Amino acid sequence: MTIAEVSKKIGLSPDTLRYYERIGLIPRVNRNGSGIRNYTEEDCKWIEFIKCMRSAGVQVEALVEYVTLLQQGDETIEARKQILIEQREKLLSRIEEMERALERLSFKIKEYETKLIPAENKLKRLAHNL
Amino acid sequence: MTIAEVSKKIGLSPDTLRYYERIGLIPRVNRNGSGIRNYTEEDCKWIEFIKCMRSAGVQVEALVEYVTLLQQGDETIEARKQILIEQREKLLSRIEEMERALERLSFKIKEYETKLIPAENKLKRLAHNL
DNA sequence: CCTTGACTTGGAGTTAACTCCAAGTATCAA
DNA sequence: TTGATACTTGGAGTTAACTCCAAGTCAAGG
Repeated sequence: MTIAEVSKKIGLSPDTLRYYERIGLIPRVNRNGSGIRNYTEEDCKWIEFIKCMRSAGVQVEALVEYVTLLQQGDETIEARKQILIEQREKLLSRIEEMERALERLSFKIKEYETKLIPAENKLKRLAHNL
Repeated sequence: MTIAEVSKKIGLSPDTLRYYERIGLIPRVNRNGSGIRNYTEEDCKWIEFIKCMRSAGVQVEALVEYVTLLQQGDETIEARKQILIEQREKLLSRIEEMERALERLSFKIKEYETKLIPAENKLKRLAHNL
């Protein structure tokens, strides 16, 4: 598969795909005789996983570390697992944070719906400062 | 309350508090005779709300827009409500995205736990490229 | 009176993660 | 053969959201 095909299939720009490879987030992709990338199914699956992680906010750095360990063989299994566990923790607490915000948003929206004008309307007294 | 007190109480740096005020995320805080900020309880409540939204990833831009409308009075109530609803949608879909990632992470971790070495170990064949 | 320390402002610098660009090469249709 | 198109690389530019800094002011302690 060419970079354009992978880009379309997965939904990451060619620039992003090349960038990911440069920084080691994607293991080096094989090239044909004239240096053009030829992605395998395996590459695609990995890229798709990376996309999923990135869109959830997992940091590039953590993923690069994981790939690096992956390429060092079986002695790194435990370290890799730890990375995954750590990232899961981070995701979980991030989701909790978002759910707290969600609740507050919903509460405010409800205030607006009941025409009970919300508390921060008191801030209006500050309007003359603008 | 001084900026140092608010900073400590809420957990945002004085620099961030000044920055938020500069860009209009916090309505202008009153100053004493010598130009030093004197935060009210109201200010604090608002800042705390902003912190909650920001830590959930709500964009500064949307919050600034909300504050701006707030200071324009009651004709903007509907517009403000729409902003809140839009942000709630965004948060929801973001949470869903993260939960998908969470599931994949958990699945991978389980693979590691059962010593069923994970699929991407096939990527190891690329290790010689490094 | 002088220094210390907390504050003020406007503006420059930083970080993560892209995103774009220039210069060069290869392939392919006309 | 000659563009046009798609790719290559390394490096520069962009964006959001801070974070830091320099230069200045002011109140309080010694």
